[in-house]
Amino acid sequence: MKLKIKDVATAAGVSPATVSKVLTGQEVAYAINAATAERVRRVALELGYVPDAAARNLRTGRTGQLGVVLAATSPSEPVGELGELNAAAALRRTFDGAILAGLGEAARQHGVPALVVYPEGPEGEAARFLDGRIDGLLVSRDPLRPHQLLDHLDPQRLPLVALWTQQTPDAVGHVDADHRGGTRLATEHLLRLGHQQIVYYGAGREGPEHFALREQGYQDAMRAAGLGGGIQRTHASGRLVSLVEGGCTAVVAETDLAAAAVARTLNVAGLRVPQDVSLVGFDDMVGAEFIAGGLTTVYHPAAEMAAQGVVTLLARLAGHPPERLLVPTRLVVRRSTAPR
Amino acid sequence: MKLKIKDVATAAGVSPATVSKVLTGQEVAYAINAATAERVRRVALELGYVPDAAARNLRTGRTGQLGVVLAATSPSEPVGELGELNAAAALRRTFDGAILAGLGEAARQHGVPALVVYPEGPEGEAARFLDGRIDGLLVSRDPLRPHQLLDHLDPQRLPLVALWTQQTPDAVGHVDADHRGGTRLATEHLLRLGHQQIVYYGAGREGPEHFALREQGYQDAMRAAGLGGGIQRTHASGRLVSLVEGGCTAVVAETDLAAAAVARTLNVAGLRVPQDVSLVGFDDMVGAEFIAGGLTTVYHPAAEMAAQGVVTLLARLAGHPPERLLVPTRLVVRRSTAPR
DNA sequence: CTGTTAGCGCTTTCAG
DNA sequence: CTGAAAGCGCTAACAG
Repeated sequence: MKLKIKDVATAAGVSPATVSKVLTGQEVAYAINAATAERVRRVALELGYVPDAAARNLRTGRTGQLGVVLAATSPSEPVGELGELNAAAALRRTFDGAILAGLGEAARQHGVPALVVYPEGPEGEAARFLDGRIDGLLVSRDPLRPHQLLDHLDPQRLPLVALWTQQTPDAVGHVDADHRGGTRLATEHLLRLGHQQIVYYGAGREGPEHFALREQGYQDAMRAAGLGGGIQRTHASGRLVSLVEGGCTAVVAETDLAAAAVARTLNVAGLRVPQDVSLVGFDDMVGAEFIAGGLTTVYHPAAEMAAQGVVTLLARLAGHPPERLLVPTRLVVRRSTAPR
Repeated sequence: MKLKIKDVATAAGVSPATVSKVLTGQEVAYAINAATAERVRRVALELGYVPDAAARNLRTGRTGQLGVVLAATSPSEPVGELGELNAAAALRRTFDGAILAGLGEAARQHGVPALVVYPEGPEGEAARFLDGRIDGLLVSRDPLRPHQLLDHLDPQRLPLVALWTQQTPDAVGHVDADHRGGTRLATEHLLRLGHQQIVYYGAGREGPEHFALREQGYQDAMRAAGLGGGIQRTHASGRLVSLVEGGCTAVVAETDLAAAAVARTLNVAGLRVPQDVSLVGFDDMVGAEFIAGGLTTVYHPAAEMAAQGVVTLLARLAGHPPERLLVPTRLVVRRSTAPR
């Protein structure tokens, strides 16, 4: 049967309490005798003793586990529908994968036993199920649609850190990628290449939080270059083509997927990337290498962001005030941009 | 403070034992009085009582949680290196994301409270940390490299189901995509289009398990079509070009990434897809739409596979014998294949 | 420095 | 059909 702390105690000739003290390795007022501690550790290792998590959790009131709520990917949004361009859902899974990779790795490095993952579901459900299972929660919201999970959780009872958003209540920290800085980088790159008439392709302010930020980054760069008057945005292919015919030589797209659409539109209109138009995307999604012969884009640091999320949450658990962090992006230059 | 079962009991005018019986909703020899049960449920809901997971786990010896070990994505393999084609790591994360999405959704549907995720680490580490935290474990191995985690776990003590492999010990069930059937579908599609000289591009039998299976599927289709003598494989670009010049009109690539490499090679040699050569990939990765103008490929059902993994593991927990399942793939026809 | 004791919150016999 | 009592395995006070 499974070993109990008492078995180890007997084998080592000490009391269960001593074993506990040695194994938890905590700071005690009066330390444990080094020889005793060593003996206990050796015996525990030899016997292969592993403390029972449930008992420990019950006693201490903590679990040493962190929770993550991932944005739901509903089954009604299949990935890779026959012949159809619906990479958006797949893309979200890519980010989920990167986020999990980042979270998991960081958790391990920081000695957190495990991550409890819960897919977003009916409001409050996650809160109820996770209650008592975790010490703190990371909420990875889907930037493409709002959700109210944060409203259903009490940050006083359960320390919270939100990922992938910059809009959180005071008691909730957050970690997001620096979307605004990213498009700024992209636009500056085009400016450096001599482009002046640069159009932003995207939903912009009318879109979700991140898209609004991305457009602002473009505007920041344009204004800083004294081209504030030339700020243009469209999400209509027809308009884009006429803008290019009217002298625009570069496009900043709000996502790689949008960039792919732009590339296709330009191609149909007989315009070549990058000879006629330079094109920059955002996300550096899997497959960006294949868009427009190799898309220059902004790397979205999902894994890094997630790792920061763990750090931030652990700091929160240690009593530090909520932090608000932006993880820097970086430009990935490929072949879709060229000097004017 | 947090509510205890006793508080509910007092409020409902019954004993804690009764509350427990009602709330766990188990089959008891003599049922609970319907009115009492109803009253207890109502009170519990009104008060917002949630049973303490740790206490319950300790008492029952089960946790209601399933674990998942994900293949490690080491930090030394950054995604999206500057300008470099290293989509492989990113691709794995895509699959991780799909797997998590599938697992999470299935777990929720089956009423499993949560998934505990642990990244693959030093041997035995996962086993030690997960001990006592979960009722069963899904091991998602990285098909690209062997690992010994399965050897460090005792399927008798912890029910195990492996994902993404078809080679597991007797006591361990597994769920994998039908790689062999997938390339068979792809090859049959080319045969139907009139192609006869079809070459397989990949590492094949010399590669990992899945790649060997994929090549076999190609061979199956060729043999079934009476073209067993024309079976050809290469992983060398130069050789591929000369094969095409020698009359080969179609290529089955072992992955979408490989297909992208093929497309590039053919392009450089002045050959067009699909006019000169038809090309089929495997995985339907994010971005496959952009390879060779829209890659015809085999959809890799990662999410479906993961969902099956949960079902299989739950069956295992219910006492059923280990299952071995293959989840069917399906062909996604785009624009990289054409009649001969 | 080490051992004894009590009890975390729940479920489950076993009596009533 | 319901309640009383015991105890899951561990840790934290408090004695020694």
